[in-house]
Amino acid sequence: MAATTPIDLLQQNSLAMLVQRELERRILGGELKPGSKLNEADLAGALGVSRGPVREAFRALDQSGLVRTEKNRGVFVRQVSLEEANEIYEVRAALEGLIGRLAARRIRPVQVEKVRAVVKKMHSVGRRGGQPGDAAAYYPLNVEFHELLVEATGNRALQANYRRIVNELDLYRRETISRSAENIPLSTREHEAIVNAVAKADGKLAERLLVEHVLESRERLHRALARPARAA
Amino acid sequence: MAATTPIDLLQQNSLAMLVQRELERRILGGELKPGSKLNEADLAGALGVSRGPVREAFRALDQSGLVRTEKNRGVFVRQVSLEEANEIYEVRAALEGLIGRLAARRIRPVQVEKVRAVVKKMHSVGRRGGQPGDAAAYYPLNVEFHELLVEATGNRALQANYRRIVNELDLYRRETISRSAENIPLSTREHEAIVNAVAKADGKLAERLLVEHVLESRERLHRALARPARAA
DNA sequence: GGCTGAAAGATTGTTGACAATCTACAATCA
DNA sequence: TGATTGTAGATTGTCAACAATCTTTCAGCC
Repeated sequence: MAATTPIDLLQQNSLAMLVQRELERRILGGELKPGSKLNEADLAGALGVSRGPVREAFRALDQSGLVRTEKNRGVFVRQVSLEEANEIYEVRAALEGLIGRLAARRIRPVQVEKVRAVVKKMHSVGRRGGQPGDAAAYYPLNVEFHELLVEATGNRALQANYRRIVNELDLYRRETISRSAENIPLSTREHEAIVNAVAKADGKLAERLLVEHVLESRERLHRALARPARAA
Repeated sequence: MAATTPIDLLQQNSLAMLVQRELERRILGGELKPGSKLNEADLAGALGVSRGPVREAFRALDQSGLVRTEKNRGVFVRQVSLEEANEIYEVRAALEGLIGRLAARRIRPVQVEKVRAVVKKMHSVGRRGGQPGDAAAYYPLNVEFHELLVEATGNRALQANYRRIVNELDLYRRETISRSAENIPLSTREHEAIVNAVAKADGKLAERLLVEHVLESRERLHRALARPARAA
């Protein structure tokens, strides 16, 4: 991403921050599943550090909503219930609306091209037509699509809040993934309409489309989770 | 607030959490000013704990945006620039819009009465008419007004995000308070219109009024800060 | 006089040990 | 047999000491 010299890479990263990022990666990557317990000593040993940095990382992750801490009991990967997910989706919809409005106003041409490239890749995945595993290939593209848009707003407070929200929703998705087997319909057409609205600086339209897109995504996810697990 | 027995009060609070809350109180209360350095050993000594819990509290406060950490240099109370404040205000406006819409839909009569009581108190402060120190009395009422509304939404994710945002804006206000001497015009009439819209379950109106209210508040704050410091 | 650089002091980063608490299991009693 | 109490092991909470880094001071030099 940013051109970080090796010098400040070692200078700006404490062990606690490294541990925090590693745990974040493992949680969002599905390696650590919601509800599972994180043992301080085990983790410290596995990562080759002492318990201090691990505990500091826990505090940060707790604050960012990725883990839940019970005193004298331990910390656990956070479980997001359907009810909570719906509440989070309400907030996300509001933020996405703002993203649409601001991105349409401030996005630069080179950024528009990047978004279009992602949408194009989505097309090639979608064209294969509902094969198993498509959603697995589609999902990172979807994340990148929205990530590019929020970056285009240039609003760092919005970026921070948006990412936290999305991470929490990813937790909900992770928790229920086995039942649904990622059998979620794609929504490439919606993405195309959104990028078009943003590209022509139509903030009102981009806002409306993004809000609808999020609410549609929520419904798609809920329907997928309501379905019985796909027969392998 | 909630009826917490003394038993789980001692059971659920680690020293780190206590330190975190205490620091939060001092920062938001203005006791610790933006930019000031927080010395681990000094704080630990003053609070009667060791450095471990203090460091853990620092990590949580960093994640919640109240302090900024520089490796091997220390942690500092976060300074929010005018530019950042504007970005945060954009997010807050979006959240307040959502708060208006949801509160109008879900608020209960007893909650409406509480909000009206706060507005009434605001009136009695405003009636004194621009005396020095009025803003100091008015400010906590304003906080309570918005707090009651966000609670009325029943959306915990929204509450968490809203509070974080408001805390960050409070940092901006704290940082510039000496120059403005809290000489900020009140906006009781806007509050009254908002509570009326919420009470009659007009979500659309409540949303619009709250968004406008936030943007107005921002302008009022900026104008107050642009004024030269009030002659004592 | 002002700059360079080394040494001393202060502060943060990390670790390992000790204390407090919880969990699991076995022994005891109704 | 079932419930309960007590004990042993495991885990978390807290602390104090050590290592690494930064800041300040001051002597030496141009």
